[in-house]
Amino acid sequence: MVLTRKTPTIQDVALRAQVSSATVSRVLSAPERVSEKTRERVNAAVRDTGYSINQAARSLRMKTARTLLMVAPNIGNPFYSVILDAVIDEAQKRGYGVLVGTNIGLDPGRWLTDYLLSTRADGLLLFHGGLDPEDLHTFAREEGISLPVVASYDEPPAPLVTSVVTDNRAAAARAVRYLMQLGHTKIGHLAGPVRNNRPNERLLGFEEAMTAANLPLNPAWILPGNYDQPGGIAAARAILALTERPTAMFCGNDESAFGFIHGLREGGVECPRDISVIGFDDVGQAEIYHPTLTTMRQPREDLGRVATRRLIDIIEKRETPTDPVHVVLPAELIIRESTRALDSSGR
Amino acid sequence: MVLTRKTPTIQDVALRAQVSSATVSRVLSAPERVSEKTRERVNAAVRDTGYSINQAARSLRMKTARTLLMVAPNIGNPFYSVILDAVIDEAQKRGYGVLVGTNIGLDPGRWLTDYLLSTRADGLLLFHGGLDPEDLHTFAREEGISLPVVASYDEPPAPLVTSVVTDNRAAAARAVRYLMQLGHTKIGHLAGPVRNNRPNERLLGFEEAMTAANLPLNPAWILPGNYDQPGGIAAARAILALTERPTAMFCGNDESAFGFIHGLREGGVECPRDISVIGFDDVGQAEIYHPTLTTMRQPREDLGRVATRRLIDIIEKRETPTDPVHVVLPAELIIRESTRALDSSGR
DNA sequence: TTGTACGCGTTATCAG
DNA sequence: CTGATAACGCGTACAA
Repeated sequence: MVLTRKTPTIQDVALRAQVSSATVSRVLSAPERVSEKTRERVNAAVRDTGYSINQAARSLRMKTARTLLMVAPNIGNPFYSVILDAVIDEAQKRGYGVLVGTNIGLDPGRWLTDYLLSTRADGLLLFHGGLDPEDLHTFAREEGISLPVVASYDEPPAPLVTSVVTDNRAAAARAVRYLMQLGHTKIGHLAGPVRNNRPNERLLGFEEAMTAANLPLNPAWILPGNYDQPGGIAAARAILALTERPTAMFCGNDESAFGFIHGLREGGVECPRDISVIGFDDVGQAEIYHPTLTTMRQPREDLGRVATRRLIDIIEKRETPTDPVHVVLPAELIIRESTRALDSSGR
Repeated sequence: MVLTRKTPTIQDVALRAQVSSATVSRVLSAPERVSEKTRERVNAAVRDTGYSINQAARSLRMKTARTLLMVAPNIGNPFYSVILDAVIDEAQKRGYGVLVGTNIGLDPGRWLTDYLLSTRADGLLLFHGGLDPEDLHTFAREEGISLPVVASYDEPPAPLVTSVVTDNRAAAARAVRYLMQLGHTKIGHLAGPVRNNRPNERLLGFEEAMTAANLPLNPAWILPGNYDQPGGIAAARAILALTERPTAMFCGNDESAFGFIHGLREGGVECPRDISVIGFDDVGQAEIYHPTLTTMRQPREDLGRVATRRLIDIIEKRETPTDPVHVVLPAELIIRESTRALDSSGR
């Protein structure tokens, strides 16, 4: 741009208001420490000059960026995007910006360095199950640096890291029990990915509920998935190839459930007529899919908001990161069309 | 955190490598200007100290943040989240971070100030149709500041602003012509929102195609929408209340098409049996919805990548913002189940 | 090829 | 209540 004018600094404002730059700074950050008269003069000068604070200078001086880094495996998944929306909104309310990163599970040290240690972000919102927060913590400890982080995903929370999660295991068990209530005994599970070498919590909940009800776990009905549509379709094909099929399926999340139902339909098997399906998350599509999807609703917006608030509290030392808090939010069973009661004939 | 150690600076590295801080700086930004021997010594020192650059100091000095601001109306919409994914990836490749903002259409001046003028972001990726880029430009001009911005959405591109868009009007007309090819003449449209007082391009394309084919525009079949599911459901109810209904509907985007189909079904009207529906975007769900959705595919990932590249080019002065480029990407007709040919009886 | 020294725009400390 | 001044950590003339 041609007529680029030097953007006004705090000095320019000070000059115009006939005060020192220190006073301007005070008006901006602690107005009560300045007399009413000068305060007004300064504010007028701010308006006149069109002054706006230089974040870089401020960050350099304060050693804080007023920015959060959110990391999620795949923003393209509607599950995360709603969370991101909430995070942005909540962060903005407290004067923080939100930087977003994906696919950075490869070299944690490197991007952690790039963002957190470089005064680009003050804290980390970890929605990425592929990254072990404990590792991060040990890494940070070795480096001797502070690392405010809040984790939120479906693995069991690492004890050392503040976390905000839904009780995945309990919710999964609840989903399975609902299928049982409908009379199903031949129940399968489309599992999510295994991360950090820890068992998937929803799978554990599934097994727990089945065992508690003395129902057999048929290995052929427990299929690996990746929380995505293709995984659901593949699982459907596997089920279609079986001579003995489950009458109900608990899918690890909604995306995979949609894929699963679609895959079944391609093979002439209808949901819920032939197989009942229950999902997990309650994304927007669940309500208008055909059939509408029975699912365990995760309070996604709350997840995002609470995690953001806690992280900012940690950053601003309102909360001590050495004594991590683990917030558990409840999931809710949402009954729709994709599940039906087994009639007496066992069909 | 307790044992917080001072993070190493360029000085610490210099000390250890027995060179001056200037040399370290050079090794980092222009390695070829340093002799091989010292370069190696410095690199070793960087590793040893665990040094990482302080972005704040760098930004202050360079007057650049190496950060992009992406603004979209609603990240929760899967359409945008895929774009965001591409933007992040592309930006990262060129060493830029991505800050995300939403709901900031309220006071453009204010947040523009907060982000762009405060060295938080170097440029603006505008996916928000509710914001007029021309206004932004005039605002920036009045302020006498440079404002690198690339716009991308479904309104006609503002001449002064570099833009990357799909040819919405042509694509809309193509969609409508496809319905005609199937024998439909009673065609309705579920429109998107009107923004910046400019007519919606997809609506124009619809009207264009209808007029060109000498087909009547029935006002009762042209319904207002908002590119979302509830709008689609409401439109379906309106159509259901009619005695004479269209045999085909062109929906402004996929989200609203899903809602529309769902709403019809609730009223006992089936797609495509009773009404054919074509959408716009080709979001992930389109492929597994029931019925799978015929739609105009927008190259979302390309949209994000190209826009990002152009913006960075502008920022780095490889491209002049005073002579804006308008990139138009083609949309592709994806034929699936939600549209069917009208049989001879006219049903 | 390398070193010295200054300034980017803030905030915090210390006097007054 | 206000002003002078010293950092914060980096890049870059300019000099050697």
